[in-house]
Amino acid sequence: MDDYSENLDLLFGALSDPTRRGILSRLCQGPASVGELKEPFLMALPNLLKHIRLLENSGLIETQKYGRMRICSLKPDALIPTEKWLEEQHRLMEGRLDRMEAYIETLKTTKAKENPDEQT
Amino acid sequence: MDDYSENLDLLFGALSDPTRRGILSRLCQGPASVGELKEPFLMALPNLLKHIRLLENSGLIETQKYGRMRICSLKPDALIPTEKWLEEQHRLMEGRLDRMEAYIETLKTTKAKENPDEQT
DNA sequence: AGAATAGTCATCCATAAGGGTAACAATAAG
DNA sequence: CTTATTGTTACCCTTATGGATGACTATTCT
Repeated sequence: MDDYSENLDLLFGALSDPTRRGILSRLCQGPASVGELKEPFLMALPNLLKHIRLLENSGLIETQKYGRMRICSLKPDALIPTEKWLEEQHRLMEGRLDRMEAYIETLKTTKAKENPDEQT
Repeated sequence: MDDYSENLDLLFGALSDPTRRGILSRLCQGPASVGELKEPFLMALPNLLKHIRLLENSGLIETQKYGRMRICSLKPDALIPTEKWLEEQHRLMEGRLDRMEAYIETLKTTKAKENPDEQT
C-alpha cells in the first residue's frame, strides 16, 4: 500500500486543475474526442491537448486514434491510489485530534527538561 | 456541493508533493513544530517552511507561534472537499463504463450521417 | 550580556504550469 | 485534386514549484 507513492504526485497534480477535473467529469459520461472535450472551455486546442497529455501521463485517462480524431476515455481504477491515501489519513487521524491541547500544554510546561538527549 | 471548486485546486495541489503528504501524515500523530516536521527530510529549513506555508494556504493545516517555535496542526475537515469530489466522480461513472466500446463502434459506423446538426 | 536555538526573509536557479499564436500534418469530404 | 476538419508541433510568455544559500530576527538558556 505504499507502491503508489510516486504516482500520487502525478495523480493529485492532475486533479489540481479545474480544466482537467472538468475533462474527467465529462469523460464519466463516456469517451469523447479532443474537440468535444474542448467545447466547454475557452482556451485554444493546443492548450487543451496539453491537459489531455498530462491526464494521460498521470494514468487517469487513455487515448486512442480513430481516423483523424483522438478518442479519450477514463481509466476508472486510476483514482484508487488517491482514495487509499485519503483513507489512510483518516485511519491515522483516528482519535488523535484531541491530543492537541495536551501536547501544547506539554510543550509549555515541561519544555526540554526531561529530554536532554533530544538535539537537532 | 460545488462551493469547493476553487479550493480543490489548492487542496489537490497541496497533496501533489511527497514532502507535503509526509508532513500531513506526521501531523496525524499530533501537532509538531517546524523543526520536528523537518527531521525526516533532507532539505533545508527554509524550503520546508515554504511547504508548510503552502499547506497552510490550502487550508489543510494551521499554525501558531508558541515562544520561538511554530506549532503546526491538522485541520481535520479540510480534506472533505477532495473526498466529495472523488465520490461525485464515482457517482457519475456509475454503470457508464460499459458504453465505451459501443460508443467507439458508433463513431466508426454511423459517423456524421445521422447528425447533420452537429457542428464545431 | 552573550551564546545557542528556532524560525524567517531575501535571493537565486532550474524546471514545470498554464496560457497564447502560427504553422504543419493527416485524414475525410467534395 | 482541393478543401475542410481535427489534431499536433513548435515557440513564446508569465507565473509557480521545489530546491539551495546567506543573512537576519526573535526567543531562550547560561
